[in-house]
Amino acid sequence: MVAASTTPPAEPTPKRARRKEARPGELLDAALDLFVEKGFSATRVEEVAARAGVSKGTLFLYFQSKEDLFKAVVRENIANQFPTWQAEFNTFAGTSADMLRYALSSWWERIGNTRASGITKLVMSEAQNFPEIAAFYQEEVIKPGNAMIRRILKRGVASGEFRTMDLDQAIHIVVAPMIFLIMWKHAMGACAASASIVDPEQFIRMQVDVLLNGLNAKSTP
Amino acid sequence: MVAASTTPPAEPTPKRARRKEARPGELLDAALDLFVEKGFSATRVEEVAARAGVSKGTLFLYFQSKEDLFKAVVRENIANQFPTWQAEFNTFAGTSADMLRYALSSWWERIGNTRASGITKLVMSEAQNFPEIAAFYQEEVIKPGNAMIRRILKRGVASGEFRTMDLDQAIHIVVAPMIFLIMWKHAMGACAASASIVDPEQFIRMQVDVLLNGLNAKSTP
Amino acid sequence: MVAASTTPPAEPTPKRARRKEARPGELLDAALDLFVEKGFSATRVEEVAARAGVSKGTLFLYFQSKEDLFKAVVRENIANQFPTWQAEFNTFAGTSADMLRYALSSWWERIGNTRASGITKLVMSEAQNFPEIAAFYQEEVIKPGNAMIRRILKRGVASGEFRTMDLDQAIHIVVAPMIFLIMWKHAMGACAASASIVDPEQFIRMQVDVLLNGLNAKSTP
Amino acid sequence: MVAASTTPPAEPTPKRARRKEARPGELLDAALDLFVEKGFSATRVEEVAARAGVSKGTLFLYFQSKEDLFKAVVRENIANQFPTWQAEFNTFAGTSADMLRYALSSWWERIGNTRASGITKLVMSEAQNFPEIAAFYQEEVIKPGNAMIRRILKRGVASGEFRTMDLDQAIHIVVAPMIFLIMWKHAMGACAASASIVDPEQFIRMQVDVLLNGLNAKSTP
DNA sequence: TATGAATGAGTCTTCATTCAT
DNA sequence: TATGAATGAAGACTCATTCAT
Repeated sequence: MVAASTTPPAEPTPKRARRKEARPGELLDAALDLFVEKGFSATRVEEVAARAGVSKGTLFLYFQSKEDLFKAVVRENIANQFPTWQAEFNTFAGTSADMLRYALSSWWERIGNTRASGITKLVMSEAQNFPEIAAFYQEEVIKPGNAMIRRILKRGVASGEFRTMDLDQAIHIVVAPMIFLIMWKHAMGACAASASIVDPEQFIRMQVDVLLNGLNAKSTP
Repeated sequence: MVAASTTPPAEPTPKRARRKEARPGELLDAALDLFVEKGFSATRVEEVAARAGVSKGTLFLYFQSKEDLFKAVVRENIANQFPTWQAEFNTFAGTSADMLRYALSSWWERIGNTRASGITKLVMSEAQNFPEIAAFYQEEVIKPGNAMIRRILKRGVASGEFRTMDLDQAIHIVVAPMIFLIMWKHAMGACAASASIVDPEQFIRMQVDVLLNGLNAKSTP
Repeated sequence: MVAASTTPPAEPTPKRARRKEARPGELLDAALDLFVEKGFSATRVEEVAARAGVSKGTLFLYFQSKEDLFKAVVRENIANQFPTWQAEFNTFAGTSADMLRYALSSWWERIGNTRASGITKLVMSEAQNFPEIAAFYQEEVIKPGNAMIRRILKRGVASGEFRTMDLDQAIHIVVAPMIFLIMWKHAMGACAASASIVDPEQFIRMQVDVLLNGLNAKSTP
Repeated sequence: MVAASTTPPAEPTPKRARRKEARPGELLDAALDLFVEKGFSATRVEEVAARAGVSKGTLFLYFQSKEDLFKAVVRENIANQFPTWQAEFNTFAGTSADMLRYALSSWWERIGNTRASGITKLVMSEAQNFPEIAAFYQEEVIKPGNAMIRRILKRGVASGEFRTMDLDQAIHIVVAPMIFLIMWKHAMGACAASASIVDPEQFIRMQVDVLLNGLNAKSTP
């Protein structure tokens, strides 16, 4: 699950450092789960250690502090699946509408509906207290993600499918529902009142439809 | 309450009494600042009291608990807006498209662009750890907010302006951009990379446009 | 209820002091109730004041501190009914067994089963923290009370009804069940398990019987 | 648990480990002292910790809460005695009168005359404010204690030594003098007036004698 | 005399962090 | 490297007491 397998094996990292990176894998894994579940301050390092099967003291052997652990968790879990996606879009054959539809629904499958969305939630929740992490996330996730969306929109405009638009602002129109889904799932999902239940797949279908056709009666889908 | 007739009319309210009336407001104001800046659990009641210029004990004279204080902040800054809104919508004369446009832009003016939006961010960030707050927010903010949006959509469908739709799901389509704006402002705003700058007013205009007409070239606004 | 009526009216107390003594009657009354119900430290002065219908500040006008209030409560409520009793015993005509029986059951009626027993409970509970009060109680209540019991026992021994005994120790044998009843009523009564329910009247009857005849089979009542 | 074979046999247990085992006992001992001296609510956990030579936090390593600590003190000092007593009574050979005599005097030796009796006083003094403690005490001390007394009485009735009686009420007749002794010792003992000195051993002897034979002249011992 | 707003020391409990073993 | 006992600072909340009015 963790990106450890993606690190090039030939990297000439000093042995001790590499061990240090390999060993705390379980710690990072446990920490991710707990940070996502409880947030930063409500997560107790002892629980992280326990879930990783080591003692509290051991955790501090690998991470100087709880903050340090938090940063490592975010770094470790960011920016792993963009390459795959890029490749898919490079060879995408259908219309740009299909491409947008595909982008959003596969985002849900690969990110929104997996533990990865927890990282986004985590970062957004704690960004104020960890500006470096926010900047890091901006660079590693938001920037490439936005670039991908921009590419789709640009393709559609170029092909005459989409109307001309300010691409950089339009990106946010596409991103908004994803942010919404993530926050809903991780924040209010547990205590949803009757009228507020969100069905993500239906929501995305409807969202794409609205993005392409609007709510107006005249624009028949 | 005090024997005003015996005191000189130039200074009708004794200091103590005036303070007593002013206290809750001052505390609420200080609390809003700090809750928005640091989140719920990281905000110390003593700091709120200090910022309001009183001692820790005094705060508990006016609010039973930290949670109680928070609820009062929510009521003061968000829940109190709904009656005004309701009244405006009751007499709204224009099209439903105008109504939707108005709803989103006045939301931005009254909530999104004020300190109050920080409260929503806070709730989403910490809802997991404070179920009672989450439930309270559901009841006092989300429910009436959703009801208002639903009303607009229903009106548009009834008048034939909007196509028929699953109203309860469509609500979320409208809510999503607001959540996005809030999270952007309070979470990632501080460290916006070049390509990610969001202009809220432009974003909302575009969002309404897309909601009404979609991105497709055929549905010209 | 309070001993205010027993103070000689001719007493040349300075007027202001007398008002001070008369006014806080309601305070003392409320305090007695609450101290008995909750003990010293769990009783809040604000609650005492509220029950007496005055403000917290007013209470401190009459009593320097909570401790001061406590001492006044105990002093005010001690040693009020001994004179009546003494008179009754002076003219008692029956056997000494009857006299003992009468003493215990009338004790239950006049003390044990009234609010007065709460004072005893109170004093015993807090004696460690208020040695002066313990000494005071010793002198004003225990001493005269013991004297009365001693008198009964002595009468019985003299008449040949009771066997000879160490009177000063025998006193405690008679006192013990009264202490027990008080502590039971005020301490464990509320949460009595099935097997531990005490019926005071039955208990006293049985106790007198045992005092007079023992548990042995041979000593038929 | 530690690799004892690698350490010199002269010092088989490392300091830390030895402390770990000793801690609870030291804390319990300190707690007993302070609880008896000051009562439950007036005892500060920090003071208990300090007296045991550890920090406040350490106490909470061994006991979940102040109440938990108190319960442990009760178990250690009172409840633990019951099995021994049970065993003794199981093999007791003498008369039931002897058994009763033995019960009361050994109670004095093991409880009444030790610090443990302070616990009973404390419970009676503070039961109202700590219902959970009262219930716990009922269950762990009063119930088994009463059962033991009941057993003795029942044995005596069965053997024809004692007259038939309502056993459940008779229990209280036996308990009363113990409660009296405890309250005397811990509440009024410090300031005993001349006529009120209680000699516990003599008191118990006399009490047993009265229980068995009454005060009447006819029932000669 | 009476009020009640304000104070701030005091108390339990949590938890990141250290360090002897 | 690994442990886990020990620490102590921190934080919400209470309540006796004060004092301006």
